Amino acid sequence: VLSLGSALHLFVRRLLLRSSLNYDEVEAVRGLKGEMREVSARVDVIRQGDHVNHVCLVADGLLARFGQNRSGVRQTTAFHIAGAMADLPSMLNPRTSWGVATVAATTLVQIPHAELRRVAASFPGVAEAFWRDCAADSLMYSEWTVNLGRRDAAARLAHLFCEMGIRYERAGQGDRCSFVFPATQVDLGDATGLTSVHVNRTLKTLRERGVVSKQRARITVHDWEQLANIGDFDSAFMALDEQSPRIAVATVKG
Amino acid sequence: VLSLGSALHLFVRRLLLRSSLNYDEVEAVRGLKGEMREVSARVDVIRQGDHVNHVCLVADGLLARFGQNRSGVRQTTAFHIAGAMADLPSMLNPRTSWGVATVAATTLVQIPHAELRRVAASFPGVAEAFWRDCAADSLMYSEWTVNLGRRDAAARLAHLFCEMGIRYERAGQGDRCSFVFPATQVDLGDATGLTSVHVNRTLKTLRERGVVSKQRARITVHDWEQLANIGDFDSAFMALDEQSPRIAVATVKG
DNA sequence: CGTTCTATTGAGGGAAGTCAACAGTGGTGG
DNA sequence: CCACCACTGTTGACTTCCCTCAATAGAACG
Repeated sequence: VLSLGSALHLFVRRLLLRSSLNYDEVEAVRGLKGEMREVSARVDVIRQGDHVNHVCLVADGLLARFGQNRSGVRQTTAFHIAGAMADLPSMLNPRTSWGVATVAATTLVQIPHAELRRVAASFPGVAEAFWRDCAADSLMYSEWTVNLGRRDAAARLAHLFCEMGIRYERAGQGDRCSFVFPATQVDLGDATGLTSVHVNRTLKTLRERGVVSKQRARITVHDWEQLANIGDFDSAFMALDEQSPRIAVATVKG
Repeated sequence: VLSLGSALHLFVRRLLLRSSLNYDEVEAVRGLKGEMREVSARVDVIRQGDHVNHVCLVADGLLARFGQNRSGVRQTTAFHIAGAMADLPSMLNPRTSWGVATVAATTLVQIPHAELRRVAASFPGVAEAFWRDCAADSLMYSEWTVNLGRRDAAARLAHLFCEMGIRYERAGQGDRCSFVFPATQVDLGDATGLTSVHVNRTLKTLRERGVVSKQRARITVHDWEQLANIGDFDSAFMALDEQSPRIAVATVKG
C-alpha cells in the first residue's frame, strides 16, 4: 500500500546512497508533509514554463522530464523512478524550463517548497543531501548528452537499458537483468532522440541477437556483458562509488 | 592583467547572477586561495576518471567539458567561460566521470577542495550559492540533450550560438551579437554531435543566409531574431529570470 | 619556410526519418 | 459480454540528412 511514509522512506533511501545523514536529519526528511496524488498514464504533470510551488516525489510509477522543440516534438531528458524527486531544482527557481509527464500510472506526493525550505534551512546537512542529489542527476544529463551525440541507435538503447537496470537495482526495485520499465517504444524514442519506428527495428535486432528483450513493461537482459558493450556503458558515471565527506556541520534537532 | 583577485571577482559576479550573498559571504569567496596556471590550447586539464582534489576556476580562455564513447570520439557537454568553475560538483564526488580540455589558451586557478569546503561549511549561504550554480549548469545540460536529440544541424549550431551569446553578454564579455568564442569547427562538431565537415557546410548556409558568421574566434550575429528562430532558442531555460529567496540563514563572519 | 592545424569542397554511402498499412492489445461502454 | 476504439507494435518502400573518405587551400606557429 502506498502512503506518504513509504514514499518518504524511498526518498531517504535514495538520499543515503549519496549522502551521510544523521538521525535528526533523516527524521526531518521523513517528517515532510505532502499531498498524495494519483495520476494516470500519459498525463502532463508540469508544463514547460509553469510556476510551481511544490515538488513531485514519485511514490510509484514513472515520470519523464522533457523539453520540446518548436514543432512540439518531445525529448525526454530524464526518467524519475519511485523514490526520486522529479523537480527538486525547482525549489531554487520556481519557474520550470522543462515539463514532466507520467509514462505509466503514477502515484506521487506533492511537497510544498516551503516544507523543503524549512527542513533545508534548519538542517544544512539535508540541504547538502539535496545538492548531492541534484549533482548526481546532473551527471546523468551529461551522460545522456554523450549518448545522443556520439552513439548510434543500438548503443543509445543499450545504454539506456543499462542505466535503468542499475537504477532500479540500486533502488531495490528489481535487478539489472530483469526490471519493470513501463516505457513504450514511443517513450524510448523520445528518450533516445529516435523515432518509434527506428526504435522498433533496433529492438528487433537486439532481441534477435539475444541481448535484451521487452515483454510489455518488463525488460529482460539476456546478456548483460554484451548489452553493456553495445551500449558503451560504464557505470562509473552514476557516481556510485566514492563520495567526499560531508561539508555541513551536523546540527542538533531544530 | 590576470590575477587571483580578478578571477575570483568574475566568479563572485557569476554567483550573484543566481544567488543573494551578503558582505561576509562575498568576502569569504573572494578570500579563497588558489594557484594560477596557464595552459595552452587543446590540452586535457582533467582526464575522465581522474581523482581530483581541486577545482578549476577559469580566469580567462575557454574550457570544454566532455565525455567520450568507446572509440574515443568526444562529445562536449558544456563550455566553461571566464568566471565559471569547471568542475564544482567534484567537491561532492572527487572522481570525475568527465574530462576537461582547453579549447583556447586558458588561464585558470586551481582551488583546493579543502578551501571550498572550509568556506561552504562556515557559510551555508555560500554552499547554497554553489548549489544554485550547479543547478543552473544542470539546466543547460538538459537543454543540450534536447538540442542533440530533436534538432537538425542548423538548429543545433544556431542554438549554441544563441546560448553562448547570452552567456558572454551576461558575463560582461561582449554582447550577444558579437563575442569572442574561440571554438574551431571541430570543437563545434564535438559540441553539437556533428562532424566538422558537416559543421562547415552548415555554417556556410547560415553565413549565406546572412544570419551569423564566424571570423577566427569572433562570432558575429547579423540577425538575432532569425538565429533564435532557426535555433528554436528560448532564453528562459537559462534560469535568468526569477529565483526563489535564499534558504540558508545568514551567518556572521566565521 | 616548412609543418601542422583549420577550413573548404566534392563524391558516394549509410543510418535513421517519413509515410503508410496493418496486426495485436487493452480498455470502455453500450 | 462483446464490440468498438484508441493505443502500441510491426513491417515495407522510399527519402533525406549527415557521415566517410579524400583532396586541396589557407592560417598560424615556431
